[in-house]
Amino acid sequence: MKLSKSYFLRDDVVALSKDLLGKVLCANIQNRYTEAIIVETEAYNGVVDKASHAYNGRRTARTETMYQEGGIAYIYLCYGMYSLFNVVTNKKDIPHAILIRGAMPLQGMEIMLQRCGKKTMKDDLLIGPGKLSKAMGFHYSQSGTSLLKNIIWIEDRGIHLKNIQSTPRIGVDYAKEDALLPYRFVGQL
DNA sequence: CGGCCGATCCACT
DNA sequence: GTGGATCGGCCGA
Repeated sequence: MKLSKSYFLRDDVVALSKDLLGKVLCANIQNRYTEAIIVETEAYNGVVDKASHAYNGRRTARTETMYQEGGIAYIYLCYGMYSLFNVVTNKKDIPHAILIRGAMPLQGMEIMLQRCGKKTMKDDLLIGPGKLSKAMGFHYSQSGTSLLKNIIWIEDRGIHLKNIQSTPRIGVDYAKEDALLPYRFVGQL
């Protein structure tokens, strides 16, 4: 049920990105439990992908996390105020990552609403990578957290999404021709 | 060290 | 549709 180490070690990050649709993202952060069904992802294909922070083999203190063995979280600060959550995949030294861009709340709605400062639940509360992290309680200081323990993990409950589409990725115009690759996946419950 | 900029979001018009 | 918020990471001097 919980995705295992071998799942994250697979080498086709694009296929894996699509496969994560319908999986359940679970988090137990500051003793508060939340769950959400993944409905939007983006693959970042390592050193050959101009949109990746690891493009051309770039290694910095921040991106070192992506070079570790798959099965951990890469969470970084974007635009000075949003923590974006990624799943690191593949073997050590192959810096593949999958950005989780959107999810549908499943458990812990009250906690999510409180974290987001909202009164009423709407379907788009966790649509958008910054919003998802805010609702789930992810923070860039947690980058490197193992997805095989009981803090942040992903479960397969046999949920299959409908109308799965692939499109170019969002917000990566700087990646020139790689910005056109169909590495974003979205589906519906 | 200084300056530029970003895998975003929301409140406005 | 558009611009501002906001600040760590990165690079060049």
